[in-house]
Amino acid sequence: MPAVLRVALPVPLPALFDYLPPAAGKADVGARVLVPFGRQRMVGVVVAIDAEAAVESRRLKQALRLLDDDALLDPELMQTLAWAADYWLGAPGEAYANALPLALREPKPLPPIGDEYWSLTLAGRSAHDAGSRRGGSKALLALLANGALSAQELTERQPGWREAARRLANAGLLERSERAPADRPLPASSAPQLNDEQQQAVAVVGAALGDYQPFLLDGVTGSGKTEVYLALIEQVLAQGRQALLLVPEIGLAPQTVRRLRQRLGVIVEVLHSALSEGDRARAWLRARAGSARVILGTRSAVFTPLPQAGLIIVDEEHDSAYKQQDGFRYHARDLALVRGRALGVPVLLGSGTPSLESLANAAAGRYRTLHLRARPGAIRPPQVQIVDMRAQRLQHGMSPALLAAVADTVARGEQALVFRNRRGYAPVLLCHSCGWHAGCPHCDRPLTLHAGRRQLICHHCDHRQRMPQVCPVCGVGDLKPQGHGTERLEEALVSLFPQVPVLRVDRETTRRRDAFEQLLAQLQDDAPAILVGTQMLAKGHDLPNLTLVAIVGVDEGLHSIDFRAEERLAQLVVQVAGRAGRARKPGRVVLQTHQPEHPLLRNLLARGYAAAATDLLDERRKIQLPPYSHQVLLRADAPQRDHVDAFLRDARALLPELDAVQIAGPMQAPMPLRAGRQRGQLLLESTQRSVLRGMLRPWQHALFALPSARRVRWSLDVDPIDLY
DNA sequence: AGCACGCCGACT
DNA sequence: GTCGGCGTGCTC
Repeated sequence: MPAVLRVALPVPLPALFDYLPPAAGKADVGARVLVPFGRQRMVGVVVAIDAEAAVESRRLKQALRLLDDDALLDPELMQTLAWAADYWLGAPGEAYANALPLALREPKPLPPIGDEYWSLTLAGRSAHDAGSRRGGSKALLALLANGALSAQELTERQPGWREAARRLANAGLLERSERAPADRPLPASSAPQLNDEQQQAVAVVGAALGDYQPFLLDGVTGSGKTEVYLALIEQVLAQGRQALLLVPEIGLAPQTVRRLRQRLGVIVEVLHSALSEGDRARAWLRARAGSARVILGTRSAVFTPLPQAGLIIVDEEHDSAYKQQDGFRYHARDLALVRGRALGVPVLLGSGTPSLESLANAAAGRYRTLHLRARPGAIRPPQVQIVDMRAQRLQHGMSPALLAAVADTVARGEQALVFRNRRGYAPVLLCHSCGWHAGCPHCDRPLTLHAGRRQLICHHCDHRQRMPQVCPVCGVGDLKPQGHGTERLEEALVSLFPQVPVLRVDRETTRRRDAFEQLLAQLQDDAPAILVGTQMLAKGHDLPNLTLVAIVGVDEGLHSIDFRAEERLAQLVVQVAGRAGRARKPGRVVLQTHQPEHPLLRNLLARGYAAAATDLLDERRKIQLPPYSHQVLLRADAPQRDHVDAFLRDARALLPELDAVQIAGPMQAPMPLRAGRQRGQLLLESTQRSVLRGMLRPWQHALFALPSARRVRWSLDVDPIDLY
């Protein structure tokens, strides 16, 4: 019986490829094989073993080599990946490519998964005793003088140690060794006393361990969600099971890891994109072996194998970072729920500002909701004040009331956060003589002035040019920056409060790794300071002396064409505002806007996020938008507009006319020109998910066959979360 | 996605 | 006379 291997390969084609089994070894489903593909060789995953091939047998090639004697991917993960590829219309191979760390997609034996240890050689000891070397190398020698340390311990004690280790190892002063994964208990600190609501939440989820059940843990910033996570992870560990904790971004990973480790007394495996590929592969394999008990990671960590799964937690579940925005467009939060069901474990979605999708699921009884209302450390919730910017004499874009609040705060020795959702100095550079403004040559959008670099930068395609001295059109030197970005606010605050340190936190000032932490480390808990920055400031460290949050204009979010803009604005305002007054000092929030009577803002500030979200959900229901309808977006872009239009017209013509499915477009994308490419889209909407889903695969296949498709770049996005 | 094949412009 | 531009087609 000539069996055929059905193999998923990392190519963006919605197909599996069939091969004859390799000469040696028995390939199981879930094992990797090296196969010839065109003129190349590729590592693929055996998805099925069938009696017959889907193509004529003379076209079949033989797999070159079996890479795994046992399945690398267990049945649950295989099934979940197949489901994910199907749901998000991905190529099967791309789902596997996302799941496997890069190092495991090479035709090499699996790396050892023991703990990596480093120790001094004899020469290294002499070097340490002699006090030779300097900087990081000297520090590393000193750290290891008392004995070998694991890579994880080194990362915690001396971030960035690897470079020094490489130098010292090359000089023969250090050596690396491999030891069996440590299961020795580390010292664990004791849990703080939980309040009633926290205890209640822990009890309810704890009682559900062992079965699939989604929970929405609805708790404002500072309400102690993390302690609930920790208490539950402790229970899971006590049962000998694994816990997976997803976070939207890894910006503050070292702190989180340290906190988890110190509290739980176990190694915390970290999985995120900034990790070296070797480390990622090791962490993934240790999870697969069951030796990793607690796994903390970003989006792609949702693909971690969990043979002894006990609990999956998705922190800040509303965060859009969970949705992959290119290639295989999966949503890690949704996939976490699918995995929870397959694994038979509870899934805990935590957020102070839950997504409308999750709130609708909770309202429909699909999720159980747990509330944390109390802010244990704070005396009372922050007091919120709306400042009407109209008819005010603004100073550098800031109203007198806002500046007075900052002045009061720093005068009391406390810290203020000035939030502005725009990087750079000014969003527009305008000629006062002729009206010209600097625009991006590739995007049809204004260029942002970055005064410190004397550059104009496009925030959409990263085009950069020197800041002109005079207007390139009329030649008069009357160029005026319009509007205020964080850089300009920083300049203004420095001149207005010369005696107070002003720290700017945005992508520009935190480019280097650890820069964010280093910036925040400059803050002293008992000294005044002013922080200026973008959304990056919405999360992260507790800043106990931060008592004022001043939000400088969020009006852009109030009239966007994206129907999710208001939801996101509400989440952002609540998250940023939540940074005020987390310790024993009461907090204060000043929000300045041109639309003080806008219903969303009024609602949000008078009645809170939950009430505002309920109203937004009512609106969505009335006009049948997600989560009360389902969307699929076909995007296309090309250098020429008519290629985009022709493709989208053809694509639309392929669709059957159904009453249950509304088709909008072809239309221009909200940003019609980006990075020199014309963009367009076609939106499919339906209240009946099954009807919509039923037409997608055939449509996708027809799109691949369309001649006009070859002149554009196109992609399908199931449940798109932004329409850009 | 790669990678080849295949016809048309500016160089040794 | 070639090197190489990216259109077109294919990969079990």
